[in-house]
Amino acid sequence: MTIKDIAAYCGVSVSTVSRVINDHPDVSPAVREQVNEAIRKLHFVPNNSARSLVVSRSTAIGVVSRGVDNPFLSLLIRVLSREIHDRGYTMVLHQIPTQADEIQAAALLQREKKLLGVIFLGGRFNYTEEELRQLTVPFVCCTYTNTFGNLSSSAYSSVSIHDEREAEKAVRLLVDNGHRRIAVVLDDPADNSIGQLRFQGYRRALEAEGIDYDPALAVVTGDYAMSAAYDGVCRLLDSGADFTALLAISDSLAIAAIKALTDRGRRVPEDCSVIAIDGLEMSSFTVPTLTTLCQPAEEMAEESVRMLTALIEGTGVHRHKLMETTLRRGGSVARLARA
Amino acid sequence: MTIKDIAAYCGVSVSTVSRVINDHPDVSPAVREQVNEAIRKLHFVPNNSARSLVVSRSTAIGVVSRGVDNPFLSLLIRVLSREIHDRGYTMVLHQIPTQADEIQAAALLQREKKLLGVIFLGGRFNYTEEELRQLTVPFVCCTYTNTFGNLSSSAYSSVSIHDEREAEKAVRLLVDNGHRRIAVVLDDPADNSIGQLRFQGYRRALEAEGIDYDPALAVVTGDYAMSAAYDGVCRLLDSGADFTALLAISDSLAIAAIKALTDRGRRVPEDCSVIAIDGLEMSSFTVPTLTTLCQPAEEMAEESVRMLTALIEGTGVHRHKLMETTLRRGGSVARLARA
DNA sequence: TTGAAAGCGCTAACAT
DNA sequence: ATGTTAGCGCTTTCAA
Repeated sequence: MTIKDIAAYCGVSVSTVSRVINDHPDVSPAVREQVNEAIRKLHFVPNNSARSLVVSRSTAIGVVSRGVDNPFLSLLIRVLSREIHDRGYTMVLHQIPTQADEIQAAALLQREKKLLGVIFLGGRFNYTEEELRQLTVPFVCCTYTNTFGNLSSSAYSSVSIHDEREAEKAVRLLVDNGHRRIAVVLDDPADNSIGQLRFQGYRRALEAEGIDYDPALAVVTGDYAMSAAYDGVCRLLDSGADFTALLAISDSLAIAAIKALTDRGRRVPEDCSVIAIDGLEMSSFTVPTLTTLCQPAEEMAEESVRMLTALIEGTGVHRHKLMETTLRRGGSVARLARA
Repeated sequence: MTIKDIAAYCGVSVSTVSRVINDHPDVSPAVREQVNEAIRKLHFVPNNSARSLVVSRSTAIGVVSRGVDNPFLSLLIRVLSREIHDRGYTMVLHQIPTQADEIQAAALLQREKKLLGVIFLGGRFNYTEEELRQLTVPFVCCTYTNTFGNLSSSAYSSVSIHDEREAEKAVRLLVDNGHRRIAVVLDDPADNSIGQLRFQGYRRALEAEGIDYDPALAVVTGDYAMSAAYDGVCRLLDSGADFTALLAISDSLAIAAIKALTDRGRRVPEDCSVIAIDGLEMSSFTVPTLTTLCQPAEEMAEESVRMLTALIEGTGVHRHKLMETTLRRGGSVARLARA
């Protein structure tokens, strides 16, 4: 079943059929209808390979996701998948471990799959122009931006929240509730990525409030594995550390932290308040409901695809969209009882 | 940079280059080496579209996932993605709502993307040969099997647990702990899918234990949305229903149920025991830890890909693999206090 | 062992 | 408004 069959069936030429398929003008309404009818009836589906061969471009958009153990990314991928598909493109998903280099992975993928563009999900913030030379298609960083690198902002797009400011906001909320001894759970304070920024926000907030930073109150997990967060918080408690509140840089880490606190006999929020950043569906079903700054995940994914397709289709330029979080007031933060 | 350039560069014909690329014999070692050398030096990457056009077969394996709101599927997708890629294939992921028809979606995808095969993630159990005629590539059902349909078992593959038996096992565990009034939370007792089977298991277990089935104790959520489960369990409690234990057919539903119970002032497990089936990482961090029958998700995904690629490569036949769950003893099930 | 040439299904000039 | 035709890059007979 090819374009030829349709043409023969309708008694028209292949070009006419091609025109109909590609929504080109210059086809009489009658013929157009007839061809569409035939396509439907004969269940014709154009051969993408042949089309790509001619126009020498595929229909593939790469999604390179780094850090597989963060459930926040699952939601993003789901939305990306839908959006990409709805716009007539194909998603090529590539998941890589936190240690791997996403640029290299993307460059490889680009050539293998003839990508039109790529969306990065979680990555380093310190790209240099140098290393990006391998990547010759437009890309957008989803959930982060190139804070530490030397990239010209017109060289790439990004959709993110202001991680540092949001973390600051979270800490301030704890301080506003009377807390001064605030622990933090994060993957890595120098990951050149989200962890680092949120950690900076944590420190800035402390500083602004005149609270000394205590390294003993920082739980570093290495990645976003919940078990590491659980173990880390348990150790923190066992060490006898003194704190009345805790910021986790992601919901999943917070859930693990709450579990650790509870298992060690601390009540949340009576003995320890917990706040996080992300806004997973799951975290509204913890006991108590997690108080968290929700990222607009769906919109972020949608916006990323919108930006990238505009870039691909030549109807857009590189932009940097900063999104706002919304506070979900759960039950995990309480005013510090007067000592 | 095409095969032609390489040919010209080496002073050979395109066919020779093609032979080298495809590891065909009948090329002198000298020429072969020379061509390979050129390919490396000129960074030649064959055009997949052109190749697919000729051999009219892609490298794509479709993954059709139905029921986007079940986090259990996210893990499976992650593993599938890795396995498919590692075997040199490309994953084409297609997520569809619970209401959509996966066979139709797969058939469309097959033609659009020239799929070599498809893996279904969650689907109906009642396919008929009739409707499968549209799908002309091998497929494997991952996490379920065709219990209710009329499919010959040699017409498709499956990797699943024995849902009915596992649900029975879960209920029996509750009964063994003295429970007789056992509620159930499920998507739909007649979904022709996992929900239905696990519900059957629930009822069989009751029957075997001489417990009357009480329809008032069944919370039907419609899908795997946690909010629906939460609301459902709240309504159940508000109705004054009398039960001391609860089976949720998935971990995510169980987490929502625990939340509802807690919010309504019931302690888990003291006032109500909760058990589920799935084994999400997340559910080992609930308070209390969820007691659940863990599916071997990774192995199931790996096995599915292994089966499908064997089928594609003509080195395997359709098989049906039944996996075992393992009980994770959490803290959500307790012996019923003597009344 | 190698080369020449015929397509694979489609798009996009160019003709009409 | 519609048709004719030359490729896109590759594989694969068939001949040499």
